[in-house]
Amino acid sequence: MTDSERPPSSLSNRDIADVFDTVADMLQLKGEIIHRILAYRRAAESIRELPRDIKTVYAEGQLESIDNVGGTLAEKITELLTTGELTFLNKLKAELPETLVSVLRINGVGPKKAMQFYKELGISTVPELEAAAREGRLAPLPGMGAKSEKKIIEGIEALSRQSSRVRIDIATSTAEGILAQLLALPQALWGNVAGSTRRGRATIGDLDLLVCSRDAAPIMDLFVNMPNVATIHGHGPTKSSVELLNGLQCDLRVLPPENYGAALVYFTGSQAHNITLRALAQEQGYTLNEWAFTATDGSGKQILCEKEEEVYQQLGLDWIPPELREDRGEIEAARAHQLPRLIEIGDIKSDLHMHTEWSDGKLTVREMAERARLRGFQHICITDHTQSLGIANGLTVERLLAQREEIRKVDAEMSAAHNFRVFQGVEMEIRADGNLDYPDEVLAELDFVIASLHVSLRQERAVITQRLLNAIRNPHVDMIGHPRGQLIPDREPADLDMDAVFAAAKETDTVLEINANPHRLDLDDAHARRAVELGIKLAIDCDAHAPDEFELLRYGIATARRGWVKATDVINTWSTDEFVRWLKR
DNA sequence: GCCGTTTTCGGCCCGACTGTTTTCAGTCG
Repeated sequence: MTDSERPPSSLSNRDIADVFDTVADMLQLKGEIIHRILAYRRAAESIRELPRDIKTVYAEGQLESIDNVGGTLAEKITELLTTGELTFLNKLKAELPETLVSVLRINGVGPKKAMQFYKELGISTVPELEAAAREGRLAPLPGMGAKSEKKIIEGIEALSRQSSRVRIDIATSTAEGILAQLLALPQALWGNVAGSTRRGRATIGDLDLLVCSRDAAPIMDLFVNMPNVATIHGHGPTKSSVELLNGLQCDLRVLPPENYGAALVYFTGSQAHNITLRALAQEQGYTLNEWAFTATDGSGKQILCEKEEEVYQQLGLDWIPPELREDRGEIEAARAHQLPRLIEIGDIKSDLHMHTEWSDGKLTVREMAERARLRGFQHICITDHTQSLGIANGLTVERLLAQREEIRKVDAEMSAAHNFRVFQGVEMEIRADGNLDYPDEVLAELDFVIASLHVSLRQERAVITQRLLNAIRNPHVDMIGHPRGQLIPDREPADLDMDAVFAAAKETDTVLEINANPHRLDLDDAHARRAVELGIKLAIDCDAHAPDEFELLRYGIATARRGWVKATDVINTWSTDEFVRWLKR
């Protein structure tokens, strides 16, 4: 094969982002100035979260329209996409072993120490470093000592049992549980879960907790002595840090009321959001840190903020909901008083996707409906799996008709007694061969039809995209369930041409789901935002299979809010009358 | 290496904690 015949690289957004992160690691080892390193990291982050395939952006000649990508990095992306290689990275690898970047993953080892171990002892892998530490060869090095050596061994041990990022539901329940313990102390005035958990990200790297108090010591002491603490990384008067038994790192800050607002902004992040806020403060003659605004004119004048709102107000901004704090335009919108009125959990009046014991759910139709009513919903769609999904006991047409009788009966009773409606839908399989699981005449008799991909999710892009487009274009299909098929944290989304999916959904008025189950959160925030920009309708559903799973709605709402979704974009905010009118369109 | 309501050059966050120091460097978030 000649160069000109070589197929275009199949690198994904994530692959490109990973290359840039590796470049950043290598540059850091070399002692490059931090800002050049951060440029690579910021570009990697932007590419990783880009809601479009970078190959499409490249084909359109729009690489430089990606945030934090300028001329130089656009050229490097072009080289990666056309050749699959990056000369610059190859050059770096010739200077330093690439394996050295793995040493940076160890807590307590940064670029300076990694290079010291490499130069003095020839260490370039984690196992080599572990051996050296256990043999006591690190302690005699300048700036090292017995404690540092021990810390490195512990860091390596922690590395092996550390899961990467955890799902938001695990992070949320862990963080809220710890916070409740701390707030039970009489010294604690109030507190917050901060960090990416507060911003509602789908996965969380570590937990950040803030507690307001004038007497930190007893709170810190309780924190580091909790029974679920595996290791204490730090224990100071304002900051403590522990590793929990489940592998999560958890940081606690304790602050007095007058500093709390600035601290909550600071520790909620994101880092990119904070950097932009600090730049705004600079323009006004102040520095902003986790304690306060401080005048830069040398007067030492400080502005203290007990509440977050005061921090934003001082900067001339409307208060920004945590879910938007990613430096994706929210600061400009807040300055112009044009932040969207984001959807709230109280806006949701229905759930359109749930399973009963007719397929793989745990409850009967009536039990599900009763729980939904008590949860405060006004109507629901029962949407069991269809026949080809045998593993989930999918409904044959015959069983579908039997189920209809039961649903109609429950609907009639609950409609009369509580003005609560129960509709019959299905979550229909989009089969591997692209065909739908029921014929049109069966679909026509259903109130609401979801079509979903569950099988053969690794088909190549053209094939799997066409499967989804077939479903979207069927006139009886109302909604696509969990469109991209990702499972957090284990399964990557299917390789779908989302531009084509969005175009078809828009054209056919097909709803796309934000599945609120924390394993899915699909559409994700970035795709939800793009869908809304394109005028596509969304639904937020719990996909409940068991009791209490309507409680998962909070995670779907968080994802939607991160995607700048308003109540008017989401069909679950409609009254039953509006929903019925739309079904008859 | 990116970016621009003062800028196409000169910024780009900085404070807490630890361990090895004897006044500070490295790491982290």
